[in-house]
Amino acid sequence: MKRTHRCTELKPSDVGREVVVMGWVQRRRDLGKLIFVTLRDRSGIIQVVFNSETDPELHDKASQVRSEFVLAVRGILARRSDDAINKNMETGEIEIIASELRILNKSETPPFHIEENSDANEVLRLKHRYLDLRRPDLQGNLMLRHRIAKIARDYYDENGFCEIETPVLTKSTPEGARDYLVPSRIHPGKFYALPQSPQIFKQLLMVSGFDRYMQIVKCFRDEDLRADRQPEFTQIDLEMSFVDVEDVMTINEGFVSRLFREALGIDMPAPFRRLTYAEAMERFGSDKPDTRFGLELVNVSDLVAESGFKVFKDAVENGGSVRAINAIGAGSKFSRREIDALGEVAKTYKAKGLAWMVVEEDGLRSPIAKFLTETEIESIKDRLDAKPGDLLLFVADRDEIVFDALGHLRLELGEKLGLIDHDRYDILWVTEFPLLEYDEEEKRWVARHHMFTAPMDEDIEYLDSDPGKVRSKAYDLVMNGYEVGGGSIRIHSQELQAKMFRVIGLSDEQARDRFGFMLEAFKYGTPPHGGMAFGLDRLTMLLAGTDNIRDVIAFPKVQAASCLMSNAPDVVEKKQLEELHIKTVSKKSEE
RNA sequence: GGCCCGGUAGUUCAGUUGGUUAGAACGCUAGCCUGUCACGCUAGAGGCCGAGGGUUCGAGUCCCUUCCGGGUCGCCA
Repeated sequence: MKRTHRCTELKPSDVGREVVVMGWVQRRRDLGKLIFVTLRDRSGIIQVVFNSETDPELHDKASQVRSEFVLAVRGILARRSDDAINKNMETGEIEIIASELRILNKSETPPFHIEENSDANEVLRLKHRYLDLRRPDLQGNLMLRHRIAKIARDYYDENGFCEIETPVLTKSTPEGARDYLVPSRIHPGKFYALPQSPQIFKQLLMVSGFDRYMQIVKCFRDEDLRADRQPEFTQIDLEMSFVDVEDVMTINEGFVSRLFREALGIDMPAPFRRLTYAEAMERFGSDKPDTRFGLELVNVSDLVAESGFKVFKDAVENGGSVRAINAIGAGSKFSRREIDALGEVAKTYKAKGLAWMVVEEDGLRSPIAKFLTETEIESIKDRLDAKPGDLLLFVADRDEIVFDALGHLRLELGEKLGLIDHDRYDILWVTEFPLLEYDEEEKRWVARHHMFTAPMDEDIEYLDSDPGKVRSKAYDLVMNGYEVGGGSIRIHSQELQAKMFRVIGLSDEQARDRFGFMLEAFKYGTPPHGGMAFGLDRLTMLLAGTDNIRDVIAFPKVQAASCLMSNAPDVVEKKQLEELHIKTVSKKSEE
């Protein structure tokens, strides 16, 4: 038997034809002399009918069929009688009257029912991921992922990009995330690193003159997992020569627009909105703001600088700030307990406390009201446009903490107050990131993006005198509060690169040791270049409308970075370790 | 590494103040059933209550440890 159609490729217009379908038994409904089987393949399901009156032998065989058996069915496609039409089914107007049945394989009863929106425990589903992947929602996600990758390849190809593979066994680089290491058998005591991204290689391809490079590539970072983060993930990676910031953003806006049109049928006109990093922090307290709703941060430092409330006054005096959010209408909605819970959220982000005011018709309910003058209160209400029923939330501290606490509080409030339209996509660029940030632990400046990112021309002069003030030619693409991509224009001058290494405290010797090959390459005519990379997993996650990255990865890892299906990582044979010149140290003997 | 949450039939869950034999629904097995589509009806099987220790006359329930998993902070150029 040869398959003629996928289940839902059959249409009412095919009625009367002899067809062959193959797939898994979704459900069997045995009415005695009449058996209905819904057969499932990756396209969907269709009903097959076995009638004991027309073919007792066939009916007998069908009665042996159970859930998830693999069947091949030949039959005539028939229109159902009007009263037997199932409007909830894509193929609900038709069914296959079976004339031949082959049980291609039996199946044990699966540990969980294969259905859309499964309520089975995720651990169980991950253990049997191959069964989980039979479910239509995960199949849909992976097929969407395929479409996104296909559109990326088509789009960049049409725009002159060339896909080139870069090594997976490469050299460990300092800075950034922790590397996954691979021991070398041939070089005792030496290790390869899996790439955190193909950064250096793609820049070298620019030196080679490839002009426009792209690659859909696995990257690895040995850091803790999150709902939107896996240790191995896929980037749509690209690099271009002879471009500035605008060129890179424009070409990639074209990709994202096309992606939305072709994958989701959504119009997403370019150019996208742009916010500088400074503005994003000021207004949303985040460098990846969710701009689907308001509740913007408001600076009230000047209003309370001389206040009798010491917490506010001190924060401003010490160079910090006092900022607030007007949670519109929340004053009359939230209980004292809920407001206190918001305080706990703020504390997670190192805020010492959360001051609040509930605006009422005839005044104010607030633990801090007694420390403030009438004028101060009025000016605050005025600036926050506060109306009766509103809840005003204040954090006073160093800017960094104020932004972090209020930024996260804003997200919490947006969700709690139902202000987020989950069917909407909001996209923007965040630009002009700080080039460097100070690492308190290491007591030195470190690159915020990476050490090949170019500073903005007008800020180069501050590299020595005031490194924190230097902005970079870096940009992030932000969608619904997620960073889905980012990149930068790179440094292409040896002198500037050397200066950058100096600023982050990398000696000439260290630089030569770690990037010697790159510095050497840059001596031979490096074109100005820049690029970016999209997180394919996150992009797919957002387009699929889920907030769990495991839903868009065929075989994902759990929080402890293990695979519940294969049980990786696992111990290996002693012989393997010996060949690799590796001795393991147990935790006990370490102590 | 810190904090919070979860773990009871195959699955999803309930389980009182610590008290007899741990329940329900779905699924599974068998029988009946010719238009079902979450088919229906009848009967049945199915439990290391994550693991270990403790308190107690008695622990699914209380305490401690531990394992597994989720979220989050740190971390993630």
